[in-house]
Amino acid sequence: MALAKESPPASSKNAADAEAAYRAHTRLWLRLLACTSLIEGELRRRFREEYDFTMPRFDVLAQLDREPSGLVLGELPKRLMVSAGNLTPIVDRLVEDGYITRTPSNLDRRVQIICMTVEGRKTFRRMAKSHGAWLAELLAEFPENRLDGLVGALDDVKGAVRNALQHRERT
Amino acid sequence: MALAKESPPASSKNAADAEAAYRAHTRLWLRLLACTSLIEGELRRRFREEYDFTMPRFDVLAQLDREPSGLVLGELPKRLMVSAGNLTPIVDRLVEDGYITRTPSNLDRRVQIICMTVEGRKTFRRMAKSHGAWLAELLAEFPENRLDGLVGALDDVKGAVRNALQHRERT
DNA sequence: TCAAATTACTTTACGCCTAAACTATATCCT
DNA sequence: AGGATATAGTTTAGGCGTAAAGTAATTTGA
Repeated sequence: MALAKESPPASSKNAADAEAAYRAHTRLWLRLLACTSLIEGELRRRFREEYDFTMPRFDVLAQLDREPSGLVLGELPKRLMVSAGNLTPIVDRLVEDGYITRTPSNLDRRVQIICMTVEGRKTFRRMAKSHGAWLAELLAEFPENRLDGLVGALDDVKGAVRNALQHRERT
Repeated sequence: MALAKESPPASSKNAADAEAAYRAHTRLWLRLLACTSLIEGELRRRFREEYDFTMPRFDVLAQLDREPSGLVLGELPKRLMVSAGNLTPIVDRLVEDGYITRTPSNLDRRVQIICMTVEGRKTFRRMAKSHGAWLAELLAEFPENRLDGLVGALDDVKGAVRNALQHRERT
């Protein structure tokens, strides 16, 4: 918290400079938010209309798709960056609907292994294909040769934020 | 929906090309989502811890800050890109807490004008300053001279998606 | 003029999300 | 061994988000 306020540059226009920097960073944040919510809203709508599904449910299946032997439940909150409590009812419903199974581990009865069913995998693959096509359609107008550059910049943003958070955590 | 599937390029490797394009677009989407949720989570945490406030409430005040004469309630869903029903309880609570006022219009009794109170404005300004500083802190490691380029790219993404949505709407 | 359509907003039902408290199991340590 | 601590997961309370149905005021138009 103290960082931004208490390490002013040598310039004499500290306040103005800080204001300008704030505005630039805020602008970036607003653009990020606008792009994400625009795309997210449309993906949400299509998942609902075409598959009667939600994105969080899809995200869980996506994590399981590459783990044929299943996944420890505790891995999901980390990978999906959501809270553990949030996942309980989502996983519950995926089990009810027959897309995944949930089995207690024999070695540690606190731990549960979740695993995609054959039916779940089939459904997921179908949705994943649509998901890719929807994104390609929505982003079609953005020149393909700029995609990698943008992804790289976003990776750098992500790294910068992560570092800032870690730094803060150690304090 | 048909677009991505039924307008293949002249190349002979249609399926593979499409898959590769899907992956590139999906990668961009995942990065966008990661950056946004990383920053959003941290901003949410700080709003709660330092001001016992939430981002949606802050967003409403931000819209009102530049409208000294108040705003028609119906403008908010458009500007904030959220549903009208969602705003009702948020506005209710901001009124209860004394940050804004809500007055029925004399000309059209369906319409309500909302307006920030003096107290609301004071609180908002304080929070807005922190908000800017938080973002500057989180993004500090990202080189400033790349900010504008990234913002420009995101503007192009936004425009591309908007066009794709309009295009779809007319269909 | 007055019934039909439109507009502004609210309500309802339901899912996602968090933080914080809780349960059950496992591990650590004396 | 057996109490303190840690870990895996669930539950609870409460805010945000949507879609769809409902209410009240206004406008349209035959």
